Amino acid sequence: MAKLESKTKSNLHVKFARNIGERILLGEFAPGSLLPNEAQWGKSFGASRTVVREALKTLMAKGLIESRPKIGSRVLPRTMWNILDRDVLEWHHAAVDRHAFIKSTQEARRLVEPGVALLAAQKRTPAQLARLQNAFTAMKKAKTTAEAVEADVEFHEALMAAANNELLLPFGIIIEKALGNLFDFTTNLNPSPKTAIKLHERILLAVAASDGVAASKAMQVLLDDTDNLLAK
Amino acid sequence: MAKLESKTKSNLHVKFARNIGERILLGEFAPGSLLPNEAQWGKSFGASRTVVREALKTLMAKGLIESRPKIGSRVLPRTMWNILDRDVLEWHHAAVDRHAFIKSTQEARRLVEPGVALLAAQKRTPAQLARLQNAFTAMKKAKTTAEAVEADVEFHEALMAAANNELLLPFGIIIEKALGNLFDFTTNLNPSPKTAIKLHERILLAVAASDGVAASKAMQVLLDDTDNLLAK
DNA sequence: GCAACAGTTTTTGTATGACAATTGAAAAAA
DNA sequence: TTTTTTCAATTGTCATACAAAAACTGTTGC
Repeated sequence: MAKLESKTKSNLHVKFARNIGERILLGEFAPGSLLPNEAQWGKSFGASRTVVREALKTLMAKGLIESRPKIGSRVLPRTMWNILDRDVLEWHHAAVDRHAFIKSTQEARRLVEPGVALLAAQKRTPAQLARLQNAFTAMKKAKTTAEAVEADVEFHEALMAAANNELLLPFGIIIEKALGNLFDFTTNLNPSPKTAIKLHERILLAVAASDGVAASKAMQVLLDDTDNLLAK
Repeated sequence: MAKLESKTKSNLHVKFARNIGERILLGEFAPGSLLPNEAQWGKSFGASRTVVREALKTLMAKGLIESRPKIGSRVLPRTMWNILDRDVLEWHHAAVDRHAFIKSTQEARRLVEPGVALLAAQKRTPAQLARLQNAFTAMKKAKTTAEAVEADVEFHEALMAAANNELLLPFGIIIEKALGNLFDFTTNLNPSPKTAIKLHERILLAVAASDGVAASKAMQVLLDDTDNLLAK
């Protein structure tokens, strides 16, 4: 039954999708196994079959389950899961060991972000550069931790947009989650330490100068710094 | 109304989701704009509000739209879209210029796959290596184009699995689509040319030898070769 | 004139009950 | 034993009704 009451105020089908989704991610319903049928869900949630079905449709759309008449709803293999979906990543986060999760996110960032920086340096439009600049300014001006996180995320998302390849955008979710975690670990520090600012500035300058190699290297240094922070 | 009748035999809500999804990707409903309301969809599809709602829930789950009472369903900005979703990528593919699409997929592969090869070489288990080996064997034995594509996709997915980072799995969809396109362009050639086999073998050997750098480089060479094929 | 407020209305959200379609499993027939 | 038929469980679709949210509208009070 879990924490069905938390994060209230959403619609019912959203809550049910989260509830079932978290339990799948936690392994309570393993890949290949059958879920309770719609009527049983309805009974256990005290809700109509309508909302249960809409919740299940949500999970189907995210690749977690498939449904067939007479069979029921079956959990799909993990390779089918849409882990780069905001909700799924959230449920995943709630399910796995925090340290392992952070390690995965940093590893993924190392794969993608230097290349993104390179592409951004090569292909950014003036408007995209301006957006990056604005994010950087916001980082410098940030007073609270929340502001710093927001500006930092915006910086990385602006960079990703500047790479001009839509297929990369879903990675923004990983960055969001990674930075959120990072700042959870460093709340007692200065919201935006001078070193981090400096490292971001080097990326910005390289992108402004259309120097792809430098941008990529600067990003790698930033990721090194982040890893150091997390290792402490 | 478009090709609502194609790809029949699916459920109604699946067909409607595809129909509306394709039209969103095509730009008929731009980000920020409002969709017809549920009753209107029902009328235009000749179906009940129930199935329309389930279709819209699917689109919500993929980040294409959001719904609110009294407002209706509004198309979200593209940054919210889950482009690394199998369906969304399919609809996207139907919407954009083919050449541009191929360019994007190759660019994305260049970002991710060399890193994946490196991680795979470092972290693969014996079982994961065996799966890679099997895929390679299947590539060599492939007689038809279809078999070659299947084995090729399996090779790259096995490699990705061997990297042991779940966050990277959604990229398999890009590779699938990219290889499908590649072979569409080269149907008149040998289904699995000797050079491609050789290049894959180098990746396999590097991964087997746990030589990350070599694996990464071998992957880059393979991608160069693919680009050449596409450029012809 | 203008701002706060309450009522109106539109649209999605939820509930209920019924029947159709699918398909695995059991029962019957060969 | 094998094939065919029937049955039953589950999802798929439909129709209708009402609840809840929230933009819009008009009214009131100042």
